[in-house]
Amino acid sequence: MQRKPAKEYTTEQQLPRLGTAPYLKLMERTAASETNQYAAHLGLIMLWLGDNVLDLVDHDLSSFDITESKLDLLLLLSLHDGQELVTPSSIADRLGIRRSSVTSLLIWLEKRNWIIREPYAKDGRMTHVRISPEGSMLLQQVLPTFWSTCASLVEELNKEEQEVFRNVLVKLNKNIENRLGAGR
Amino acid sequence: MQRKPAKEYTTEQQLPRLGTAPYLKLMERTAASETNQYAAHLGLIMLWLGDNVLDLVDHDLSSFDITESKLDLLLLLSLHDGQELVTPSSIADRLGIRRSSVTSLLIWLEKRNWIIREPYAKDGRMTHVRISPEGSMLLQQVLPTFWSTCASLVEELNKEEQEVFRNVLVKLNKNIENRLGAGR
DNA sequence: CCCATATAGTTAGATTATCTAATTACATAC
DNA sequence: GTATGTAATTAGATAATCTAACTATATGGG
Repeated sequence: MQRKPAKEYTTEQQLPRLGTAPYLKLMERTAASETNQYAAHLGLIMLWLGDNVLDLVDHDLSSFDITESKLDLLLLLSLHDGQELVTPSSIADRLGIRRSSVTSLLIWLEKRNWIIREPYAKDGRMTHVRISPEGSMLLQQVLPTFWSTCASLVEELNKEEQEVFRNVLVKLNKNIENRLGAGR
Repeated sequence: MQRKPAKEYTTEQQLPRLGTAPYLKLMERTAASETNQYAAHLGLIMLWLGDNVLDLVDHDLSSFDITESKLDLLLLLSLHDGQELVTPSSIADRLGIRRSSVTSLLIWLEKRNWIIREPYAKDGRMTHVRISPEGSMLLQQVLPTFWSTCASLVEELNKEEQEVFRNVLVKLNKNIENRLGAGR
């Protein structure tokens, strides 16, 4: 997940950056006739940007030895703490992954004492999962950096651009959450 | 990478969707004073959207037994074909990953006959990597779906929204590519 | 001309994040 | 009270990355 690692040695000949032009040319030749190519271009940049955003956030979090996806889970636990019964199943449902994948995440987090798993008395099949005091402390340490990274992603936009951008983002994200059937 | 897998059985009690409100409340308590919280909110949604976009694209590509990142590499090879000497090193440099990671990708692609690796005569240490006819045929098959998926990401936006969104996206992506030191 | 060092690529072995299938334990309904 | 459903875990796989070590080739200075 680490972009731009230190060079193994010094550098070599590079490939020139192509930019978007050749992608668009290829699109003209290979897109179905009913595809809106202007929209596809936009979607392509969005895909690239999303990729870069994840890389940057994980890079900024790496000094805390946590990834964006694990931070996401800790946040989930923190925000539901004392509200609802959180179980591996409900986590899996929310994150759109398998229960067994959640088990792996929980084992990892529990090893670091950031969460607590305890049997749920009212139904012996279930496990109650919650964030631990140590986990909450970790959040206190990580979140200032996390929010600052989030802000840095869009800080070069002016107030007006941010306003328009926000409306578009919210709209797109709602739509895609519906398509995927999972969301926050 | 697969979101929303078929349920293992039928469903269980779900966690309520929180929306953004509790995240913003938490941000108020935990952001550094110099962080622009409006921007951070925007960045957070962008991060979520990026995550969802990658999931959706990989989902749409899964029937072709290829992931977005491998398709990206095939596209890279296709667009540079006959132009520049493409080697594992130059690919690694471009993708911002290690040479050894590139070797793994190339082995996987070569096994399927989608690329050709051959020794480079002018420098015996190098390997010339190029897309094979079979690889090009695969692209022909996959790309219509890929472009259509890209388009579907933003198709609900009206013409005007798309116009503004595009300018913002291009700006943000340029900036983040500079920060990461890699880009297309 | 040879050797030291740099570079290209691969291999070995690890980690993270996912999956499916099988297993264990508990709950419930007929 | 047995069959079936559900919750969680385990076992084993794959993908995408990493670092470290290794092999082979290239090159520049004595």
